[in-house]
Amino acid sequence: MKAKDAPTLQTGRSNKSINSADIIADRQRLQDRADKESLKRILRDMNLKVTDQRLAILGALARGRIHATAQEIYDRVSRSHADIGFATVYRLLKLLAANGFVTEVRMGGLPAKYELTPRGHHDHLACTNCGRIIEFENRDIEELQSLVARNNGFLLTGHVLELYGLCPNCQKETS
Amino acid sequence: MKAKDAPTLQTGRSNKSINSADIIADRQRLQDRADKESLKRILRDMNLKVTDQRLAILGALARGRIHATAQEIYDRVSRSHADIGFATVYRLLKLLAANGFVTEVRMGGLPAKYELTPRGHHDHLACTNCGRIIEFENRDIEELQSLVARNNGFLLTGHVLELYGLCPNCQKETS
DNA sequence: TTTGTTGCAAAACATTTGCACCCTG
DNA sequence: CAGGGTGCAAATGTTTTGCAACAAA
Repeated sequence: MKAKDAPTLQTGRSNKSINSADIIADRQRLQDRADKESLKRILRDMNLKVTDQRLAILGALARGRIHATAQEIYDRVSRSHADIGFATVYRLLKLLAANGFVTEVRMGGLPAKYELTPRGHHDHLACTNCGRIIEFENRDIEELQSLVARNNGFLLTGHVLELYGLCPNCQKETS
Repeated sequence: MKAKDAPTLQTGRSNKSINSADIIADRQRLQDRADKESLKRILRDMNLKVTDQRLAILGALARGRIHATAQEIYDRVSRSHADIGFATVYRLLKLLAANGFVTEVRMGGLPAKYELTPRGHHDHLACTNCGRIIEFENRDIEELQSLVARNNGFLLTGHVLELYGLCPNCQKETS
């Protein structure tokens, strides 16, 4: 009782330039250009069969917005695979998450968001007034986080760090 | 592929050494009395009417385990208010969260957990397998966050920091 | 009285699963 | 051909809501 092609809002705003790094080849390739071969390799690396649906889902993940909900991914994939099922999207997403290719993030609100597991953790600094988002990376913070996890016996697998505040422009406006 | 019943453990690391049961009882009594007044105050501060149900819910939050799910709070409150509905619990929880008296912590697909917003700010370290949550506070991280914001000209007003990983127990399980 | 609250049940949602059929390897 | 993969629908589990009865201010 679902499956409407509700138009997605599509807020592609981030113009992030990816600086080169040669960490994990598969992920890198997936993020840079989502050519079919790379996508297939990812599936094979996970011992999964290659199907059109999976390629489509991976493709959507690769070129979609940074954080997409399962619904958004489904909508996007529906355009090329009208008869794809919601379950298929969820199932693959789960598998990808289990294998570390995507990270499942649940912030505040409900629907889980998925993002390609970032090579280096990048976090967000967001303006609560205009919505502007700045990405940043701070190695010191990362290290402290690892330390906290380790001190508690945890094996750290991910994190969410979002800073909220007023950007320079909005600070002026507000005064 | 469901995770089994996650036995949501308590926060680790609490070694409050309390001596005799009498002292505990006394303190509890004092605390309860004090609580009732502050609980009412909390409601009034939010311009909400004071009802038995709300006091009970707040009380459960105040004395219950650090992180309680709505269901747990409901169960607890049910003991003194057999006919309370969980809609009431959810409604108050939502109001409290909106006003910052309570913080909603969501992890994985697990039900949201609530805690009275603590005086001293702290962040969360959560196990992605069993849902166990550990609170921590790290002044160095806080400072670095301020620094990042300042460097970008932002006026920092808040943040979310959640670390995800596997707790010691679940690490064993998984191997 | 005038609103704000409550319980109940139904509704909304997000996500998962059972099952028969289909396709990759 | 075997076993994984898929769509569909139904099932879950959590949180929200409509509504009439009710209670606090």
